[in-house]
Amino acid sequence: MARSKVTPEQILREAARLFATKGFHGTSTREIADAVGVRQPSLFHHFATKHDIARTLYEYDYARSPGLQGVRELPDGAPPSVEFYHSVRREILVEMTSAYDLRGLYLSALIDEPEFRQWRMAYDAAMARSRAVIEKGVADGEFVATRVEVVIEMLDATINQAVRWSGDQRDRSMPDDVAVVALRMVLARPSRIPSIRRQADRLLDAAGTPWPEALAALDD
Amino acid sequence: MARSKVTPEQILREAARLFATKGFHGTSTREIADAVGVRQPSLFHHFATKHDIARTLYEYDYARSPGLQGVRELPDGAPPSVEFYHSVRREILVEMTSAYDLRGLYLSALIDEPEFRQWRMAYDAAMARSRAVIEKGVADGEFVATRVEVVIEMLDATINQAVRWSGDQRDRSMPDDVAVVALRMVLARPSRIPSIRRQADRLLDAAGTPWPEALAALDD
DNA sequence: GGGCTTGCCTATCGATCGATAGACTTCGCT
DNA sequence: AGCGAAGTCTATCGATCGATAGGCAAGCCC
Repeated sequence: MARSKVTPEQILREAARLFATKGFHGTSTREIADAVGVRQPSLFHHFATKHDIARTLYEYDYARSPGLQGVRELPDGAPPSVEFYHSVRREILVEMTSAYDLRGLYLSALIDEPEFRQWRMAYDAAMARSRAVIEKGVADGEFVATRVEVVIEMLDATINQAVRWSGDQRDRSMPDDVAVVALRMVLARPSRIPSIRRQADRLLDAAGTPWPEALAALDD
Repeated sequence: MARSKVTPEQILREAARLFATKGFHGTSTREIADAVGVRQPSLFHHFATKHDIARTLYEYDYARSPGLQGVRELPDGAPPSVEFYHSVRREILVEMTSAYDLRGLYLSALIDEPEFRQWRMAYDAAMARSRAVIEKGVADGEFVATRVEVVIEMLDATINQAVRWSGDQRDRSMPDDVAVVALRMVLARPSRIPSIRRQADRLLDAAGTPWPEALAALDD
C-alpha cells in the first residue's frame, strides 16, 4: 500500500476551508486528515497541535494585511474619504488574493481563546483605526453624522467574507466596487466618489505603489 | 443539600449566550448546565438533545420575524426604497428585542447541518427577497447600479449582530438609524431619505400597525 | 547496498463529549 | 400523612476527540 504524502500547505488549505464552513471546534483533525488524504496522526508531524494550524493561518493573514499591521499606504494628509476608500479596497484585495479561506479565523469562538489574544488585539486595533477615520470624516463634514458602530460592523463582515468573491475568474473591479458601497454609507456627497477614487490612485502613484499593479495579484 | 431548579427558559438564555460567543460546537452541555446552576444530565429532562436547544431557538426567531416568514408589512405597491428601508428596520427591531442572543444560530457551522435545513432555507429565502427588492430598485432607477451581493452580505451581518445594540438602555432610534445606513448604500439620491421614512410610517399607519407602537417593544 | 532521516502508518492513550439509568428529593394534591 | 409526578442528582456509558508511541516505508546520500 503506497503511502500518501502531504505538505503543510495542503493541510493549511483544507483546514482553513473546513474551519470556514464548520468552525474550528466543529472540525475534527480526522476530517482535516481525510480532506488531505492521510491518516489523522500524520498531521502532528507538520503541526504540533490543532491550535498551531490556526496560529499559522493568523500569522499568514497578518503578514499580508496592511490593515492588521497598522501600515498606512497613503500619506498623512489624505482626506478621511480617500483614506477610508483605499483601506477598504486594500483589505478586500488582501482577502480575495488569500491562498486560504480565512472566514473561520475571525469568529469569536476561536479568536477569543486566550492563546490567540494577540491576533484579537491586532484585529480590534485595525477596526479602531477604521473607526477613527470615519469619525474624522464626520468631524470634517465629509461624512454624514452616522451610527459608526453600524458602519464598522458592516465593514467587518464584508472584509471577512471577501474570499467568497475570489472565484476562478477574479473580477479586478471588485475591491473598488466594494469600497464604493462602503463609502456610500457615510459620504455626504456621493457624487464625489469618482474624484475620491482618482485621488487615491494618484497618491498611490506618487508613493510608487500604483493600484493597478496591486490589482494584478488577482490574475495569479 | 438543596436542589437547584432550572426552567427551560433559563437554559435557552444561557445556551444562546454561549453559542453566540463560543459557537455551538465550542459549547459543551456541561458549560450550559454550569451557567444555569444544575448538573449536566439535568438538561436532558427539558430538552431531548443539545440540537433540540438550538432547534427551539430557531423556532423562536422564526416565529417573531416577518422577514424569515416572508410576511409583508407594506402593501404591494410600496416603492423598493420604502420596502427596503422598512424591512431593514423591522428585522433590526426583531433582533434587538429578542429574549436570546441569537448570533450563534446563523453561523454556517450550525445552520448548515442537515437537521436544520428548513431554517437554512427560510434564511436564504429571506435574503433572496431582500435581493429582489434591491434589484427592483436598481431597475426602477431609485437605486444605483451596485454589487448587490455585497449589499446583501452587509445586511446579513448587520441584522445578525443587532442584538449587540440592545443594552440596558435600548435606543428607540437604532432600528431606523441602521436602516438609513443600509439605504444610503444603494439610494441614488440620499436626500430622499426623510421622505422615504415618512412614507413607510404612513403606510404602516394606514395598515393599522403604527411604527412607534412597534418600537415600544424596546421599552420592555 | 547500507545507513540515516523523514514522515506515514497502526495502535493506543487520557480526556471530554452527549446522553442514559436509576436513586433520591421536592412539590403538589388528596 | 401518603402518594405520585417531576426533575435533580450521581454514576456510567459508548463515542469521539487531540495527541503520543513506535514500527515501517521511502527517499537521499555515501
